[in-house]
Amino acid sequence: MLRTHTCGELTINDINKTVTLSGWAQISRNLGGMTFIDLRDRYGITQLAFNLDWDKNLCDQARAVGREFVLQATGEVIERQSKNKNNPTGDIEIKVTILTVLNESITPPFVIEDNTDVSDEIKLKYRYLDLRRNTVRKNLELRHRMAIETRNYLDKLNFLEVETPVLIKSTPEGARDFVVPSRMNQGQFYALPQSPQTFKQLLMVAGFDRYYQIVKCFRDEDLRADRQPEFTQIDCEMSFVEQKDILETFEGLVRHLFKAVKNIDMPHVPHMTYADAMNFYGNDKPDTRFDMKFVAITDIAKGKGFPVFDGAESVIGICAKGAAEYTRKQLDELTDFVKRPQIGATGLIYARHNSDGTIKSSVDKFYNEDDLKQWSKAFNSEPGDLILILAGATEKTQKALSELRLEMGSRLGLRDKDTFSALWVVDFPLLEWNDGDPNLLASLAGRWHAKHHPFTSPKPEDMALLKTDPGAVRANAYDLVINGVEVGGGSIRIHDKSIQAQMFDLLGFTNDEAQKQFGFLMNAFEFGAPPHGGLAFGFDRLCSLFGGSDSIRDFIAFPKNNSGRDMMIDSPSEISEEQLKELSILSTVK
RNA sequence: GGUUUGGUAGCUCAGCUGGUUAGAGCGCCGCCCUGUCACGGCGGAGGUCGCGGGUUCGAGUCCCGUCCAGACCGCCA
Repeated sequence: MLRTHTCGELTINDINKTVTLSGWAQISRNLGGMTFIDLRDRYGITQLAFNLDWDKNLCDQARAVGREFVLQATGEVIERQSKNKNNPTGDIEIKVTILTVLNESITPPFVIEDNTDVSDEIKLKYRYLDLRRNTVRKNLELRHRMAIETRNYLDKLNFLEVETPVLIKSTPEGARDFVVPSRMNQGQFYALPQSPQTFKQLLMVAGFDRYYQIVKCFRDEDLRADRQPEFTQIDCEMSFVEQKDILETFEGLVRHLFKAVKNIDMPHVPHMTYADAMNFYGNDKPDTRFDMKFVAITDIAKGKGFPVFDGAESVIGICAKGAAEYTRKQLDELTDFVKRPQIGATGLIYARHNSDGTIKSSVDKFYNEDDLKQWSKAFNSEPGDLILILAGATEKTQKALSELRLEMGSRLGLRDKDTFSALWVVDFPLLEWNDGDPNLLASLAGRWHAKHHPFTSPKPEDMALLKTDPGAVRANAYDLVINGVEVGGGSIRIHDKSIQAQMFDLLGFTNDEAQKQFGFLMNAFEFGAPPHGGLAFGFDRLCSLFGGSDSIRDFIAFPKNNSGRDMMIDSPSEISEEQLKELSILSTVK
């Protein structure tokens, strides 16, 4: 070993020991007669001390050390004359007797410090340097802890971790697939899994009963701060269970993680139907750290001569506690916010519930004091509150108001990163109608598609609606939402082949197509498939939530950028004509 | 595919209605300094203002195009 100790462990109790440390030179401070070098490794920082009075040659050697040089230092642990209370090793330093430069370093493009302020572009290009920083390393340590605790919890419950293949088969449902050409089967392609969905169901048919896997998944869709083309799921499946068994089991996992990793006692996770989530929050992943529920005043707002409300399908609003003092400028900002094309509202109506009890609205021309009192009653507003109202087509207005609610939550400081509020959203619709969206593959437009995936079981009581009103059928599907982030989701699967056939029919597959795409699963179901269901957690998101960050990139060692590029290794990249030829591929890109 | 913000020194940024030699902090290099820990002091080097075109006597600044990066919508669960 090139060291006897790490840079984080020596304290006042180690005085007089002769030790050898190895690490990187964080910084050196040359005071003339003496020179100090902060030696850094994964575990901490220990100060190396050099003094002209002790050894002039060693001092000269120390002065020549630059940032990020790799050093090995041997010496005696001594008590410092002036201690540093900010560092666990701040009471001691090493009186160096041998200094070896194990490797030099060119000047790094940015300083390796906790609070370094560098663009993502530079950080990602030199990710191996960024990873030397405490903050980034701690994120990956958190991720490691989460993975270990997940395995501990599931192992205790008899879950088996089983690996599933990465080279699989492309299917048209869901996200776009990444495809991999097959050299040995010319003109044919594998796909990378969007999730191990069908394999985990086959494991249930195989009788494995309780499966999990911490596994990479791949989706070729546009990215965001919280989306990567390759990401990690905690993927789980159970047999002989009902929905409530799955919710209880994995609520247990989440509570175990909060306790083991953050020492937080998470209360019982409440359930909310998808319909309630949409009605009260306009969002299928509501942030329940704060209340500010939607209130519909369509009935009392209409018929008073205000054309915007009279012509609207829905008039809904929120009551922002304590925001009555908002200035005209702030209200204008909110109006601009909701009018941005991404939000798409046409305007914002407000009513101030003043501290003297009077109510003043931006539409006083149409509504008298009694009308506004009625509003106040509906919103349960108190003096000092601000009522914000949007009107228009129901779905669009709910969506816009949801954004406004989150914005107000942020402005009022109600979205604290260290507060956690979890809920299960249940009873999702089974199907969604695809319009002829030009961004979609043309083959998928103008028909139903599965909101979750095609193997999700309808609620038994809604089965009859499958033929009459497919859009109204609810699924045995559920999402776990924490602080407005969808951290996981799943469903009870169809294990009956006739219902599965009915689903494929609804989704527009002919028998032949269904057989071609999913025949392996349907065949397996002929051999006695147990009732089963499961879910998957977005592991990166879960880590970022625990770590208090909005970006999952901070929790991935080597993430890709917005355009799916790895800035460090510069991929994707072109391949040679020879490789293309071997794969029978012709590129149309000039 | 769309909306939007940005691209000026190694890094983070300033640079007004177009006007002399493009600035600051940090970093880097040199000298001084014996208790620093964001050490301090003095001095210095470092720029194709993303790229291409246009307007103008004159463009970092205005216009058009293009490339790159970030956030968001669509998309994705």
